[in-house]
Amino acid sequence: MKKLTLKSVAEELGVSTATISNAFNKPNQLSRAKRLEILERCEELGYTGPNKAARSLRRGKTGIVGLVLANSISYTVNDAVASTFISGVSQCLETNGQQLLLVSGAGDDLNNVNDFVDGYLCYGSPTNPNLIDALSKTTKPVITVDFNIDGYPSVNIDNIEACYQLVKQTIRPDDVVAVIGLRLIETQLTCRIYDVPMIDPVTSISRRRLLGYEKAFAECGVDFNYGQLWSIPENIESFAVRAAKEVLSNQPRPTIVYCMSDLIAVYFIREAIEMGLSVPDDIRVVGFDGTNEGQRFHPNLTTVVQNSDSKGERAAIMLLKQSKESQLLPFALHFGDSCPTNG
Amino acid sequence: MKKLTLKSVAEELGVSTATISNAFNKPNQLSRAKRLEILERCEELGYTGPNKAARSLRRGKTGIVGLVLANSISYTVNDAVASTFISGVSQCLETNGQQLLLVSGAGDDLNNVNDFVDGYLCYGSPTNPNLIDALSKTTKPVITVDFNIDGYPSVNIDNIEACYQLVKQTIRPDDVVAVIGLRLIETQLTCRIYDVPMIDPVTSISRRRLLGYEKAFAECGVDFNYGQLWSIPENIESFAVRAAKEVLSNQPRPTIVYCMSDLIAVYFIREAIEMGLSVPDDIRVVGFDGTNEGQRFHPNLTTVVQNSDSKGERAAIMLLKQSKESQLLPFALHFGDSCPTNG
DNA sequence: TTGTGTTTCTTAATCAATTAACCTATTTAC
DNA sequence: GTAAATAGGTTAATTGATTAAGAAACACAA
Repeated sequence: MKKLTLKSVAEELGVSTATISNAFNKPNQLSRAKRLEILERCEELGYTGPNKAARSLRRGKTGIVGLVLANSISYTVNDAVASTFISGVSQCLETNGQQLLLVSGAGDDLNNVNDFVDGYLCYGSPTNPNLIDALSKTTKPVITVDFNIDGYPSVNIDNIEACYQLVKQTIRPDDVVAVIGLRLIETQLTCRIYDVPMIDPVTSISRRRLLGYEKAFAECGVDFNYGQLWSIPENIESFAVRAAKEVLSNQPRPTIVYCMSDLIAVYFIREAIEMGLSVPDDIRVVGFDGTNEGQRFHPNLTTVVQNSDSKGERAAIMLLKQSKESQLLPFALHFGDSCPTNG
Repeated sequence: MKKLTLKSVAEELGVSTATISNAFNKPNQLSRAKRLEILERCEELGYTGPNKAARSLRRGKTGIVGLVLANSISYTVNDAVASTFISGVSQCLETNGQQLLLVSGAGDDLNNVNDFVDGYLCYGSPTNPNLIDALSKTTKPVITVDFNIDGYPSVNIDNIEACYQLVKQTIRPDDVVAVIGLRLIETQLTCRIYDVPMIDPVTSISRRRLLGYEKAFAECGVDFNYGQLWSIPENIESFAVRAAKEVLSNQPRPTIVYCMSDLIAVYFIREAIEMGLSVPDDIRVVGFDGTNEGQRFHPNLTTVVQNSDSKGERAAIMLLKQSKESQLLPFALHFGDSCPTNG
C-alpha cells in the first residue's frame, strides 16, 4: 500500500496538490462538485486530510498550547488546587480545538517543546530559574498565572490584599502568631526561617502572601518576626505534618497559625487534635485556597476562596485571543470553624 | 534581524547545512575543532539548534507521547487514581526526555494529535467509542491500560481475580448484597440496573470487576441479581452520594456493599453514618483502589490496593521500548475497619 | 469582436530540517 | 609506490504540506 500524502492522493485523482489542499482548507477556491468528489475519493482511499505536522511547519501554528507548571508534572497533577487550574485550562482548550502539552517546571529549557507549541501558559513560578529565563526569551506568546514575568500579561488574585484582610479579621491583640508558607526559600527542606533571603515577591506568590500578613500584623501591633515563620518545599502531607509538629512544639505555643494552603491547614489541625488541643479554642488555624477538602473537614476552614477553575479558563482565553491585558480575579474570605472572625 | 535557521546559519558561517546539522546531531561526522567552533558561533548568533518541528517532519519522530484518557481532561486530573497514573507516566517520560500531550477521552478522533505524537498510552476505555475506533486504526504504537484493544499490548491488574478474592474473604452466607459500579452502562445518570445490556467486559474494567464479584457470590451461594446493582457515570461526590442514598433506602437494606472505587465507598460510609447506621456493625462497606484517602478515612477501608503509579511507569516504559508483551501487575487485598474478613 | 472579470485549477517556491550519496585529501597497509 | 581505507566535508533529494502567482476557460457587456 502506497503512503497516503497530499502528493500521492493528487496523482491518484489526477489533480494538483493545491486542489486537494484547497478541498480541505479553502472550500470556495474550487467548484462544489469537484470538492465533494475529492473528499469522497479521499475517504475511499483512507486519506484523512493533510498531515498536521507538515501543515504546522508551513503555517507556523500547531494548535498545541504548552502549560508550564511550577513543579514537576507528577507532583502537580496530585495537587488539588493545581489540578483544578488544569481543569479550567483544558475545558477552554477543548472547546477551541486546541491541544494541551504539559511541561514540567523542573526542566532546564524549552528546546524540546518550543517548536511544537503556539504559546505558553505558565502556572506559578517554575522550580528551575533557567526555565523562567527560557520563557522570557521565547518569541511565542506567554501568559503567566500567579506570578509575573516582565512584559507578559498575567492572571492573578490580589494575594497581598487577601492575606491582609484575612489577618485583619481574625487576629487578636494578644495573639502569638505563626506562619507556615510554601517554598519561601530555595530548599527542599522543611525549615524555620530566621533572617535568610527569601524568594523575590515578583516570582513568589507565597512571598506576596507574607507581605499581606505582615502589613496587617504591623497595623494591629502584633509581634511577628522571622523566628515565627516556617516554610515547606512542597504542598504535601509529609512536609505539612513535619512543619505542624515543629510549630506545635515551639514555645510559647502559637495561638493562631496562618497556613498558605488549605492542605497545610488541614494537616496542622489533625496534628493539633492528635496532641489533645482544641481547634479553635486552644489554637486557631487559617488556610488559603478554599478547597473542597478544607470545607468538608471538621472543623471546616477559615480561608481565602479563589476559583482556580476560572483562573485556568481566563488564562487560556487570554492566550487564544492574544490579549495583552493582565487580569486581577476576585477572591472571597470564608470564615469557618477553624478560626472565627474577631469582629 | 534575520531569521535563524540551519540554512541562514550555514551561510553566515560559510559551511554547508549538513555540517551544521552534523555539529548538533552527529559529532563524529566532523572534526572536533570545527564542531566546537560551529557550536560557539551558533550560540553567539542565538541559534539554539535545529527546529524540532522540521526535524520531526523529516525523521518521523516528535518526542511527544499522547496520553488518551477515558474521560475529559478536566475530570481526569481531579480524580485521585487517574492523577496517580499520570504521575507515573510523567515521571518515566521526564527521565527519557519525552513530552506529554493530554488527549481527552471525549474527543471524536485523533486527527489533531496523531501527526504530533510518536505513540499513545490509553488509560481506560474512552467515553467516545469513535475514539477507540481511531486508536485501533492508527499506525502509531499503542499501549492500553485497564482495558484492551485487539492487537495492542496492555497493562492490567487481574480485576476479576481481585474482586473474586475480595468477596470470598468478606462475604457471609446470610448477607444482603449491593454493588455500586462505575459506568457499567452508557448513560450520564446514576441508575439501578435490572436487566439491561452492559458495556462489554473487554473494554469495561467495571464489568470485569462485576464478573469477579458474581463468580464468588455464586460459589458462596449468596443471592445476587441485577436489582442489587447500581451504576454511576463518573467517580465524583455528587453521583456517589446519590447512589449511596438510593442503596441505603432500599428494602431489605443491604448488609454489605461492594463499591468499585474507594471514593464511592468513602461517600457511602459518610451517608450511612449520617443515617445513624454503624459501619461495619449495621452495614459493611468494601472499596477498590487503595487510595490514601481511603486509608486515612475513619473507618479505614477494606479494599483492593493497586499501584497506579507503577502502572503508569510500566505503560510508559513499554511504549518507549516498543514492547509487545502485555503485563499483569500484582494487587493486594487490604482489610480495614469498614469490613472485617470473614475468616 | 474585443476587452474585462470571474471561476477554477496548476505551477513552483517555500517552510526548516535530515541524510544518502558523493567528492577530496590524507593515512595506513603491504 | 600503489591500492585501500578513513576522515571531513558538500550536494541535492526528501519529508508533507501551504500559498502566491499565473494560466486556461468561460461569461458577459459594449
